[in-house]
Amino acid sequence: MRQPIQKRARATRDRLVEVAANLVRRGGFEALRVEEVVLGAGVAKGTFFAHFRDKDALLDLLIGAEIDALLDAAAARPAPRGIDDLMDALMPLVRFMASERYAFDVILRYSGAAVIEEIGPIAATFVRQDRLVAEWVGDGPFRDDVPPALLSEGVQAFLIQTVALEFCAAHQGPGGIEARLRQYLMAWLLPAAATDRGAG
Amino acid sequence: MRQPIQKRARATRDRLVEVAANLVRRGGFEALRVEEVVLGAGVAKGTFFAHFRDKDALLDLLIGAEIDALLDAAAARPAPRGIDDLMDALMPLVRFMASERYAFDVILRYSGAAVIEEIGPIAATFVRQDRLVAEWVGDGPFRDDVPPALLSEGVQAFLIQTVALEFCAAHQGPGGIEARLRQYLMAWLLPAAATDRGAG
DNA sequence: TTGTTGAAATGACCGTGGTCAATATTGCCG
DNA sequence: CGGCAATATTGACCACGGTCATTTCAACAA
Repeated sequence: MRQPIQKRARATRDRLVEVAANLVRRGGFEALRVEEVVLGAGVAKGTFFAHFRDKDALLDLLIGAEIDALLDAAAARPAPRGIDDLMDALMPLVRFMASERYAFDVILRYSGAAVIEEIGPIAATFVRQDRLVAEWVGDGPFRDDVPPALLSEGVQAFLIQTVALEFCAAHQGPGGIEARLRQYLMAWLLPAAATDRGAG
Repeated sequence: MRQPIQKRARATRDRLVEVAANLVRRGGFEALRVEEVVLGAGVAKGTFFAHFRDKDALLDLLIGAEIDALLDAAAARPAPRGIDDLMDALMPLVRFMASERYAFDVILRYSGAAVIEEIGPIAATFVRQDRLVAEWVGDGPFRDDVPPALLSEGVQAFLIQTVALEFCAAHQGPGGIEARLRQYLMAWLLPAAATDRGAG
């Protein structure tokens, strides 16, 4: 099914999503089982796959919605006037991505779309975040020797790196996740100032 | 099983790995089936899981070995004297990581170890690469306003970003994978020179 | 009301990763 | 050799995501 056109189908789909969201709220993303979702929604297993290509498509939807809400909050802020502002704007995202290893894996898998036409919810949030940060760093007091678009892509790379290292045994340094991100952003966005303000 | 100590077990494990490597050579990582591996090795399915915690542990091993070979080649080179040298040293790694989407997913999942004691093969290669690059950028004609360890982590972040965007529908720009990596590395390692040498 | 058509839902079935109690093999001792 | 742990192997079985031919239902025309 491409798009549910009958009311019944729409209701079924909504019920599936709602049940799934509740299950995730209780047990996290990793513990989610299609079996439980269809049981809770009172439909057969096949119905689930008539509405979602696969289980990951549902996860994509749920996680994408979560990130989108965080981006709404970020977009409502004024453009950051420095690294600290930027950190405040980005940390909620980082914390969510770092909240569950399995969710982070899904995010990485779907952060890029496989096919041009079908950009999924998570991929869309990455595009949105990229644009938002590009706008910010174009305005703000950051380096201007490279285009904002490149700076923004770099910020995204460092967000991922920050979360990845949070899950990595070999890099459990002091200061934690926030200190690491700040370090990256300062070195990336304010190369000249890096020595002045310190690296930790 | 932690470590095979009988000759028979060692031989069985070797056979499993060899058969798997051959299957991967033929059909890539994604098409690998445990069933086929045990069939080819002439053992029962349970035996496989007596030697590897799960299928991913075998993939970790195979992919780790592949990356390690590439790192051997990289480590044999003299320290890079500029971005171009560094690119030449790193591109084989990038190309391998970009060679199969599924393999890249596995690499991301295992690039950090879950538990301190058990660093897997892929995670070990990431540590090794990190040290190698840190050594290089400490010597070379690169920025020195931040410690080499931080520069190296950033290089790793950009390697990942480069490959990730290669698989991403929204970012199929011109110039391709190599141009993108060069852009990142110049902006990261030579911030002052970025305007001089151009950004593409 | 009834017939017709396409969307929606069904559930038995499959593929494949992973488990585990039972069995076989190895190495070592006297 | 025969007995005995420790180790290695077995294969029936389970969990869970995903498929698809079949059935049910909604909407509309006559």
